[in-house]
Order: sequence, then structure tokens, then C-alpha cells
Amino acid sequence: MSGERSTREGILLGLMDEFRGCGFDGVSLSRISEVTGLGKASLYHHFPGGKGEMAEAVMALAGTWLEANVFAPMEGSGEPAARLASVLKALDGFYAGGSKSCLLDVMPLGGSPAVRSAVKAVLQRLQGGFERLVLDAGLPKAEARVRAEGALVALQGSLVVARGLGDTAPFARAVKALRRDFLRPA
Amino acid sequence: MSGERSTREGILLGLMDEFRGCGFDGVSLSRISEVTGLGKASLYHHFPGGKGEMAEAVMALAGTWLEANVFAPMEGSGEPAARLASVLKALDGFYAGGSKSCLLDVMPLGGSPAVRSAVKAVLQRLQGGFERLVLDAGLPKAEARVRAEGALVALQGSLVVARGLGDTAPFARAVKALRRDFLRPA
DNA sequence: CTGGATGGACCGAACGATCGGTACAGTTTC
DNA sequence: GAAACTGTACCGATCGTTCGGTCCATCCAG
Repeated sequence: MSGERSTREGILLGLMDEFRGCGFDGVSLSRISEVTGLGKASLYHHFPGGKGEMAEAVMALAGTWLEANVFAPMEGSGEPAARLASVLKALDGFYAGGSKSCLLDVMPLGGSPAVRSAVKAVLQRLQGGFERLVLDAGLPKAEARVRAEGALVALQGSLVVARGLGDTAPFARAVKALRRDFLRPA
Repeated sequence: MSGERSTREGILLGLMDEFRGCGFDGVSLSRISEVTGLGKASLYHHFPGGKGEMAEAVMALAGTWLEANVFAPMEGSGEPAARLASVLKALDGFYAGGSKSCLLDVMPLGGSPAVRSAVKAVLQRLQGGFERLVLDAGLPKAEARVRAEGALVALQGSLVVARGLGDTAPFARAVKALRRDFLRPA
């Protein structure tokens, strides 16, 4: 039961947590009903498309959150190092220091094609953003592509490892390593 | 329908593919029945514990496969570089070049505590194996720990990114980078 | 100011389908 | 004949979904 209910965003925040914890298939409507405090019928009032639409809405919410807290610093102006720091701080918060899974990891499994393409779009946008950061630090384009992919891989991988080990340290170390090395001159 | 049915290992191989594709919650008994060609009664004859026991058996099979194809080279004798090459080749095959997900990623979501602890054990064992490889290459223990975790993260992360993008290239690049850099002197 | 109509938010109860799981009577295999 | 195995039919529970309807705030007519 996170955030206020009855507002669409409040509902979606609870929903997002649930999806992150159990994946699309692992979350039942009854569970969603409990978490949001809404009856099943009410859920269908807000999301006529059912569970699938709820998943898409969560992806959309995550997208707008990323827009404000990640893409904005990434593609904004200012020192690349400072921008990177903002991005990493935001992501560290979003993943609760490594204790919450990533939607990009868990949603494609049972999700609809729409969800999958949303995942793909976000990944591409993230990669582009990281690339931009490296370019702005004065490194060549080829290196930027490699590092951007590496950052994505490090974040996703460390989240998976952290979840598997039941220990957030790998994620924390990955974030720290990114902060240290991501923009380092070749 | 992969491998021969009717042999326990054949059943489990089909089952493993299914779990890797859809996660624990995403696979239904009817689907398992289709894939293995066995009726539910037969499935429950082989796995009296039901779906949960099937998942555990798949984890166990993956464990013995790792034992033979990954841990053996890792912890055996011979040039570390050659051992690393065997390990990476085996893993590349297991993940079908990056087109199949990792059980360590998808199973913890809906899996039982037993499955989760199996995942944890495998991760720890993998990390230990990678560590051993680095140590044998003459690098210090602290560096070995960092690189071993990095290898795990790179493999898992690139699989997630590859799945999300629908493109196996990130995984291929990650394997290539490991082959190139993992044992490189500091 | 009042009355009725409108429409959104919400809910209890139930839908058909499918879930994971079982009982049991064969059928194979040795 | 015994043990291993399997097909069929079935179970209660839960799945995602829908129906019928209540509440209540808003708005408009008189």
C-alpha cells in the first residue's frame, strides 16, 4: 500500500512495486486489489483493458518518471560529471539501493507485445542518453556506444546478481564503479 | 518438444526451456504437458511435489550441467586462458548466443524458497569459480573478487539487455569482452 | 434555493476458463 | 504377477473478467 490510493498515480505506484516484485504473471488481480485498496471492478473502471493495460500504464508511468529524473539530466546542459551523478542518484533511488528489480528485466517475460516494445524503447533511450553523456565528456563516438551499453549491462546485471544473492552490495558497487569510471578519459 | 521424452533428463530439458522463456509463474501445467508430451498423471508420477519440484529438478539439472561444463574447466588444471575459453564457450552455448534467458534471472521471481536458495548457491559457486580463474592468472585476491563479480554482472546484464532489445549482440559483445579482458594483467 | 438528471468512482457477486493437483483404472514392462 | 507408468476424468481454488447496481459530487432547470 504505497502512496495515496484513489489517484491514478497512487494506484500505479503500488502496482509498479508489485510488478517489480513478482513479474507480470506473478501478480494476480486479487493481489492488485489488495495493494491498491480498490475492488476488482473499480480496477476495470480505471483500466478497461484489464491487467495488460495496467502493465502498459505502469510502463508509461516509469517512462515519465525517467523523463523527468533521468533523461532530463542526461540530455540537459552542465558538467557531464554532475549530470552523471544526478542520473546515478536517481536510479539508485528508483532501485532502492539495489533491493528492487527493474521493470525492464521482469516485464518482458509475461508482458504483452506492447509492454515489450515499451521496454525496448526505454532501453534504447537509456542507451542513447548514456552515449550522449560520454560524447559530452569529449570521448569518441565508438567509445561512447561501448560505454553506454556497458552501463546498461552493469545496472541490469548487478540488479539480477543482487536479487539472486539477496545482497544489495553488487548493485552498490556497480553504481560506484560507474560514477568512478564511466566518464574517465580513455 | 526438445530432446527425447520419457527419459527424465529429456523431460527436464524441455521444461528448462519453458521456464527460461516464461519464468516460473508463466508456465502452466497444461503447457508443460504439451511440451513434454506427458499427461499430468505422468508428470506427477515423476515429480510428486508438483510444479515446485519440477522447478527444483530443473535447477538441479542446470547445476549438474554447470558442474560438468563450467565448474570443471574453471576449477581444473591447465592454462587459465584456455580454461576461461572453455567456460565462455559452454556458457555461450547454454544461452544460445544470448537468445535464451538465464534461470538465475527468471526463476527467483515466482520460485519457491528452495529454488531461490539454489539460485543463490549457483551464483556463489560461479563467482568462486571465476575468482579462482583470476587468481590462477596471478592476480591478487581483491582484484579477483572484483573481476569475478564483474563477469557475473556482465553475463546477466547482457542477457537482460539482449532480451529487452530483441538483439543478441550485447551478449556476444559481453562474452567477447570477457574473453579479451577478464584475465588481462592489471 | 431546490429538484432531478448526469456521470464518474466504486463495489459485491458472479462469470467461464484455467489453474495446480488427485483418484483410479488400465496398460506396459520385466 | 508386481512394479512402473500413463490416460481419463475429475476436483476445488483461483484466474482475469464482467455485470448490475450504489454512492456521491456536479450541474442545470425551475
